[in-house]
Amino acid sequence: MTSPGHPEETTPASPPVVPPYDVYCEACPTRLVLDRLADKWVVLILGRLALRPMRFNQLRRDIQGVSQKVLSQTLKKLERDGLLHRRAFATVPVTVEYSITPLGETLAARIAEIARWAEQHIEAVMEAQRRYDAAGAR
Amino acid sequence: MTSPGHPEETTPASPPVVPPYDVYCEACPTRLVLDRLADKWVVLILGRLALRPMRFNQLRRDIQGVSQKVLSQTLKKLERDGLLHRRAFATVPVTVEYSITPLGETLAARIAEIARWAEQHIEAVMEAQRRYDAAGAR
DNA sequence: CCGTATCCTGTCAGATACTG
DNA sequence: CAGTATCTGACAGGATACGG
Repeated sequence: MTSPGHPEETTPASPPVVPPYDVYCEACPTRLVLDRLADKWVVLILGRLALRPMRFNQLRRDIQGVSQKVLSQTLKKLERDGLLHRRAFATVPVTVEYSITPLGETLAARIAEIARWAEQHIEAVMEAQRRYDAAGAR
Repeated sequence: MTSPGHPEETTPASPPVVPPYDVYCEACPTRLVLDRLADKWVVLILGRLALRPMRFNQLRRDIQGVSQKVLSQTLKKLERDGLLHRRAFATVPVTVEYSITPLGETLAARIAEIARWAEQHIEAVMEAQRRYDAAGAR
């Protein structure tokens, strides 16, 4: 081939190893979970229920912008995955309480790590965006 | 109703507290990053480039199922965010190499944590799904 | 109060063809 | 090889209304 002789001045002292993860088959476990997290409401709901159990309309009010339909769908998916628990009480107007499961808590903890990363590095990201946009504008 | 005394036979030594994260305004840093991760291709590309630098069509072949257009769009977004680096060599057929940046590596490490969670807990999730589906089918 | 059903709209990914 | 441009269809999700 051409052997362009590219120098490697980048990556000075960054953590050298990022554990490889296998997500390249459509049906592998990792892929399934990542696809679930691709739903932003999932992240919001898990984060909320990680703090305390909540009722349906309470969640709805709390998470601004989610529609009844989507909230319902998402809660059902998460219940199916065993990440949260649904309890219905046969009160006069029916009362439903959603709570996070131990399994869901362990995932929420990982998500919180991502959130922390975001807070720590958002400035670097926005700085990069500014530079990119400035370079593209000329 | 209260104090259900739910047994915790799962999660033997999981961290009891999930740090709250703030993603409930549309424009806050965390939300922006999570929205970016909501793109499944982002996760696949970062995971791939975390292993080694790659060329465009190399990535395309490696990540089965991604279209030229979407790969191009996604790479551009990630470059804009400063998560990966693009180098073009003026060879006869132009050669472009994408590599992960130190910043991108730190994020890829967090993503790998999620992937590891998926591998560890996929059985519990699938078991929960089976139970849910069985209960719903009758 | 807690959802489901229906309609309707915008978004976005795939296919295809073309350029440097 | 490394993209860009355009068209099109599928599908997610909002609004609304209704049922348990």
